[in-house]
Amino acid sequence: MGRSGDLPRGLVDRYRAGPESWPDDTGCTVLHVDMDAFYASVEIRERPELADRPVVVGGVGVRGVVSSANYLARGFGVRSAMPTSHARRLCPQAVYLPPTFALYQEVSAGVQAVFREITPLVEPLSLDEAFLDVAGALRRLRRTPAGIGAEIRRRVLAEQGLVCSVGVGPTKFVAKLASGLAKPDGMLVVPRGEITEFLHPLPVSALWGVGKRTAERLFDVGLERVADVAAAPLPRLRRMLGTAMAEHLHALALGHDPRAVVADTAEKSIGAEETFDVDHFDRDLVRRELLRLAERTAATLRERGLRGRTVAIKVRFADFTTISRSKTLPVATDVTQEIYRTAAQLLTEQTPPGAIRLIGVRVEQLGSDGAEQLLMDAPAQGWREADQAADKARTRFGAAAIRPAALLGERPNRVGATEPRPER
DNA sequence: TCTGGGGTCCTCAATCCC
DNA sequence: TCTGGGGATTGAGGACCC
Repeated sequence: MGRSGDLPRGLVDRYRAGPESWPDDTGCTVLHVDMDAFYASVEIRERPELADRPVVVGGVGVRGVVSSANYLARGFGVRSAMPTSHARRLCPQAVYLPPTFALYQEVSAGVQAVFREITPLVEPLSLDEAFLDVAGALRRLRRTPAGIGAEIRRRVLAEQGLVCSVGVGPTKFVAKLASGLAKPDGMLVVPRGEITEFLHPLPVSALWGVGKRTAERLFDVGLERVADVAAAPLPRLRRMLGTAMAEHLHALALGHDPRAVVADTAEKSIGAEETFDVDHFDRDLVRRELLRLAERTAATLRERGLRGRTVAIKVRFADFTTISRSKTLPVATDVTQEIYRTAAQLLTEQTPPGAIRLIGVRVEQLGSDGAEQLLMDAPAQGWREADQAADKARTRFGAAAIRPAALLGERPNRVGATEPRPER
């Protein structure tokens, strides 16, 4: 929590929906649905004997962090993004589990299927949350937006055995804040006419786009609440934060948020990165890891029928300073060798020496793989056919079936958890 | 306390081209 | 031929989100 957590309790209760009654929801056609402690809840659903124990899901390696904690674990002060080592000190009796993403993806698909039976206008933000625009569904379902929200909560519990919270509001920003304040296991409805009353007492950190740094800068000049940002002159905010950020925050603080719910947004980049258990000076070892990451990234691109023109690497050194280097290719690619070659060149030629903690590869400027086939030069086409054969073998015989010769040796130690995490 | 991984968006500077 | 301005593109870095 923290972002909106210090709103006075009475103010939140004013907007809370009861089982059969709620505030005026006329025109509140945006719903934000957020699963409660998603990863931990899914693990407990699979193993009911864990139901009355603190459960923490996250990286279990020496540099792992917490991805998700159930409310029992949160009672001991465990929070997501906290190093697992810290969580273990706060709550040694908890059950610590590494994440099982394939399972979460499967459950997430089931939950989203429920949403899509309500409306086709579903915009997933991550595995555990989504916006729904229910304007077109009201008449068909003969319900008001909050009625639909209550129905979604009932169905997700009945069909998936999971608890979610719902925010109902006239805009995305308000709906998102409302679901956060509704947790756990609740629903909040913010009437169209009460947007600013709802927003203005909140701390500036509640504004979408204000993290630690920006909150500090706003605090330093006496802007502590959303109301302060709303009242601040726009030119002053522009000088402080830059044009785009200033206008965005000022609009949100005034309750303006014209962003529509958009289904099917295209991905802009795909990548993979890994933190070593210990820092490495050995560039050959780092290059081998780079090959593994290039392989993973290229496989994801091919799986999704995408290619990208820009290859970028990210290097985090032992002191946590992080640099990125990138190169744009003449023709978009999804070929492992080409991505690796470019990434390795960036590492060799443009990265200063030092102990490396994390290495990552990312491919940007994505497009579908249809058009460029003919433009590809012959060697790339050969590698591409080899990749496709390897993809097929992996599908039949498992991920370890095929790997580049350079990767047949031992793997460097790496941190346990890998992927996105919900609930923050 | 000591900080993962996968992303998006913005800013600023350099460069290229018209 | 020289020069300047403006737009597009590229690259680096930072902040933020879940």
